[in-house]
Amino acid sequence: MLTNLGGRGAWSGVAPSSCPEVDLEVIEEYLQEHSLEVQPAQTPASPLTSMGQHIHSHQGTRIIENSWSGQHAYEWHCGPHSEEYRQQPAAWPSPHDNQWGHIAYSDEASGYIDSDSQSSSSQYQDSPSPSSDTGSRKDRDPLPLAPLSGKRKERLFQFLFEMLQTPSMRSCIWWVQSSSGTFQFSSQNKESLAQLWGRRKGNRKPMTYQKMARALRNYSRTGEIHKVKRKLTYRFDEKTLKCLQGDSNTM
DNA sequence: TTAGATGGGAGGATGA
DNA sequence: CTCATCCTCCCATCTA
Repeated sequence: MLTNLGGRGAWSGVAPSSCPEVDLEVIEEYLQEHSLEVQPAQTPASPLTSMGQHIHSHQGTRIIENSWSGQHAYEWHCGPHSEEYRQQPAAWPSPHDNQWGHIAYSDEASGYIDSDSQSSSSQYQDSPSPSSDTGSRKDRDPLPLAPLSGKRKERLFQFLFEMLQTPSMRSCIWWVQSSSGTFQFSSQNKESLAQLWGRRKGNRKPMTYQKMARALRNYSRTGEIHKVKRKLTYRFDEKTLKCLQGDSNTM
């Protein structure tokens, strides 16, 4: 079902070496352009202008509308209640549509696979087959992934997933093993990513990786994300991953 | 020594 | 207004 996550192969343990630093300026520029969209009303100004909106996928299959934080970006849902949300249009960016415009960064072209990954992946036999024990907890799910029924704000793990699908963010965060939902932050750019998250949330004070990681750790209580015994590495719960994938792919 | 991990706990923002 | 959720923020401590 997922073409995006698995597409990159198994292990990519280190940041793409070609891109040591984040293009924060570009990101900020992007965020500024889209900060308006976080507002409840769909900003009437320039409905079809820049990159975030109405992107026609290169694959020719999908049309993403306002993939970042438009009308539906906060309506991610998962779990037993998801029926209510089936009718939601796609709110998540396809991994292939390049919403960052000028930061063109072809998923296929770059095709980076990190070599270092194996070197330090001692305990990483964890789960090449993420569906080994989960395939069937679908009726009754203990995970409170989205217990609420109304619109919710975007959550951190959604944001991270989105960043993982964004080619231009690969210098900040990348899949270590996409099939199992394992991802890693760049030690260099993790703060940038955290700042991005903070801006996305509209925090007054700048977000730091420390604080973001604290929130990430809270996810291990709810079972949405687990810490992996490796620096800066976390893993989406299988259920969470499926929901995220389903939400971004299947609509 | 340092970077990162861990966890406690108070508190804020928001939605139901 | 109350309550629950989801962080945010700060801190101390541990570990590789």
